[in-house]
Amino acid sequence: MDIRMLCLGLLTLKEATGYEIKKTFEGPLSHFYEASYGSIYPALNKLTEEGLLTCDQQAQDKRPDKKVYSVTSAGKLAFMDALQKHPGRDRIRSEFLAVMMFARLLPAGHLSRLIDDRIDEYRDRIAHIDRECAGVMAGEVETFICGYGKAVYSAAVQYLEDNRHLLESEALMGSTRAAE
Amino acid sequence: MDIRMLCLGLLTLKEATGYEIKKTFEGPLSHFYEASYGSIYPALNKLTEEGLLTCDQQAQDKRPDKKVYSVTSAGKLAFMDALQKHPGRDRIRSEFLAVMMFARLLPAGHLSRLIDDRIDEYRDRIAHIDRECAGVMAGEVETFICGYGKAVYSAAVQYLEDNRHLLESEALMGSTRAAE
DNA sequence: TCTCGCATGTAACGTGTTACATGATTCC
DNA sequence: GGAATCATGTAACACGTTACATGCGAGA
Repeated sequence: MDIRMLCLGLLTLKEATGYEIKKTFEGPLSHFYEASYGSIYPALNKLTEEGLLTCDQQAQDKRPDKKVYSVTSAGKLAFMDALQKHPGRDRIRSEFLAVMMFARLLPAGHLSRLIDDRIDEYRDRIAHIDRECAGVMAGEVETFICGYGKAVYSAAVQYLEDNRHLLESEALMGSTRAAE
Repeated sequence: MDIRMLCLGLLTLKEATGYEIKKTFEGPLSHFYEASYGSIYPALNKLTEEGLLTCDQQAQDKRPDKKVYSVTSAGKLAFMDALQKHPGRDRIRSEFLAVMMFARLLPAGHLSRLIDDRIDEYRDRIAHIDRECAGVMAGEVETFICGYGKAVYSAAVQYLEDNRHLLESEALMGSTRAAE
């Protein structure tokens, strides 16, 4: 499921412009998938070329034409096909945890700040999810997705609070000279 | 913190060969970072060119020479520098959740199987982490990392079990015809 | 005035994966 | 006999990001 297919899927739920699709990627979806214009627009063009989308081009004053994409029946089939495949494994890259592996090389104050910051970030995300999902009168699926994010972030915050001492006890005490 | 820098960091903790570094990426680290030979070996070569690593080439019978890399003092400095930067945000791409967005397009049986599989996968990972961290007589940092993984996976399993009905109630009932 | 939202797109670049190439040894 | 471990590497490819290009209207 690359961005191209996800765009196709989103359009299966509701016709939209590239701009709107980008907005969708900034909603609850943003917590487990990212996409930029640089990948969305080319994807839409390619899907259209392939006959999986049609494009209704609406002229506008003083603005680029709005291009509303809809899925063709070939597109629906193609997407249903893609859905049948077993989803690939999650890809996670956490720079935070990568840095934590080197806790013993960091000055204690710096380490603590990093952990504080990370906890704050997760709290912000949780608050953000609350706003998103409360505001939209979300359906079951959206509720599920948002809840998933909250559950995982909450667990992370809890864990960090309960176990940060494991790292902080290892951090570099005293002088700031880290490399011997 | 790209793979190149992570290799440098790992070598800061302990000299190693490319092969051994790959093994490290298959340990607890694997739950939040991935790397293949195709990125590790070129990274090591480049770091060596740049004078951040030295390479002790040990001839072996009937096998490619073993190349044991160590960090130079320039390398240590460069890595400490990199550690000072605020770590970038986590990148997550969950195909599973992406597919779940389209729960209503999936036959109920298929959806349930996907969720079952996912729960099993997470359980396996938790068991795997237990083995890894129990076996190695891990230090504080390793304990922390493993615990983090367990905490997050456990939360995910719990959430899936408690809330799968939200999706399953939306899934396609009756006929298997998904695209209208 | 200045930023934000609307609206589209491209080109260069970075980063990493996959598959391939090679090959002995050891364990089952 | 076949798989796994040890051990290195490359080349082609896929995929996506970043920065740039354009430009008006509305609201603060």
